Amino acid sequence: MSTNLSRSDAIYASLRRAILEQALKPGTKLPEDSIGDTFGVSRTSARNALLRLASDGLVEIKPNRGAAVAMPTLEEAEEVFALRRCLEREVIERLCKRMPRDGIDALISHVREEERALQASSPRSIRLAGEFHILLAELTGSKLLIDFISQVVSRSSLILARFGRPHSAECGIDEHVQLIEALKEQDPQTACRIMDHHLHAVEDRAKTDDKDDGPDITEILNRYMSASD
Amino acid sequence: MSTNLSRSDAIYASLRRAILEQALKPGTKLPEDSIGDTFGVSRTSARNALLRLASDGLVEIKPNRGAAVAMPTLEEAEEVFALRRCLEREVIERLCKRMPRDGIDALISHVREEERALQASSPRSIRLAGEFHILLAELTGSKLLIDFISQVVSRSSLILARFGRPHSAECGIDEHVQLIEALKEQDPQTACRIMDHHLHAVEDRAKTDDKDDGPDITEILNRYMSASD
DNA sequence: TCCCCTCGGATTGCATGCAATTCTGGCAAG
DNA sequence: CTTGCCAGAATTGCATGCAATCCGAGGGGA
Repeated sequence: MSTNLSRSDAIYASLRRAILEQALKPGTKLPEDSIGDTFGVSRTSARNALLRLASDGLVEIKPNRGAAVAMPTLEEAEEVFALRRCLEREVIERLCKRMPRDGIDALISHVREEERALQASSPRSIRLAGEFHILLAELTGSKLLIDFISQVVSRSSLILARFGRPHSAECGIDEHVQLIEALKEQDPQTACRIMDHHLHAVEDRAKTDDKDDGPDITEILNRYMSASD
Repeated sequence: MSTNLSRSDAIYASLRRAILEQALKPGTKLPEDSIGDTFGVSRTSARNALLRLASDGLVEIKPNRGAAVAMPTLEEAEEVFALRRCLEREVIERLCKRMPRDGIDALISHVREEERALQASSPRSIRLAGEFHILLAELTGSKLLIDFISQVVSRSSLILARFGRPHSAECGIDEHVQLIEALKEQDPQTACRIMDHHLHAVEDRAKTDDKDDGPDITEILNRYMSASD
């Protein structure tokens, strides 16, 4: 029971976290060798992790040329946010119809954690901001919806990492709070409006300018080896 | 240039087609060895293909127990169709706003092919019925949307294979035609209505009866394992 | 100067071998 | 007849070796 994580699972989780917390920036190359070495496993395991990340859209694999953290284009960014609006609206509608028993509490406690991480200037805050939306999806109970939302949220993080301003962490915690209020009142109109506004804010932040890539991954990866949260 | 298909790509494509055409039925075991042998490659390639199919939701991989064609539950079926309605509505709205130049022609010619396959009683007709919806998504031009639609459509095929009647191939080609008409007229109301009807027809067909093979006790027992009531 | 071609380095694609894990059948005990 | 258990079979998880592929640098010819 304790070791339900195979090695490639561990690598997958670590890499994912590193990317979502923007420690690994878009464009960074991810050679199987380096990853295998830093994690103390063979290329095979690293490879599997990379394959899964690729199917999540977090890394791009070009045949015989290796893997790299995905660099979404502006067009793809548009697509992601458009679809994200569609999906998040669905989430809100469902939650206004039926919110699970301790749903509101869970949301509130998540926002508290966001605030703590933000005050501590922890990189976790970036990831937590995204996970708020994933938590919303989880409250609907639909595995598939969770899956899809996770994908668009992850890709959004990537987009912010590529195009956003450096400190885009303060991703509208206020708006998260307002959204919770509207959900509590079962007011889909308001909730959708807030969500749209929230997403537009994120999207706009993405359109500032383009910064370029960076260095050496082993140093970064060492910080993400432990599977802790 | 001609061979842009790596071996695992080829296996992936073949298995996918076999599953979507219901040649491989839900629950069928897919050992790496057999696949590798039948395709004349090693387990490694087969494994990669299976991993990708798993992330598409077409096969389920249990650690140390191997892969098998996924057996969606009725609950998952509900989730799939609910989300599918959401996504297909988005597709229709976009296509009513902006339909690419040769879009209508492409749709019509696809339906023609569906009819041909149906008359020939080819198993292709099953897959083509699904691919009609994927073609719709392609006309929106959004890669991500294509991706998501492909997933729900694939899973729908699987659901029909598991729960549907044997000859569920005649999946409303009429409705496909009507839908094309509504799209040509840029009438999202009608188009959505047809689509909803179409999907409900498919969904209902799924709920006829459960021609299951091995009723699974473990599934039930798992719910009673942890709670000590 | 510019272009093409070839060569070397780096990295993946794939095959295979071995250990770990899980399932299955049969046998003994209650 | 049912229950517990152990050995063998089947299958995966992972490591490693080798060949294929791609990119970039440098030399020769126009």
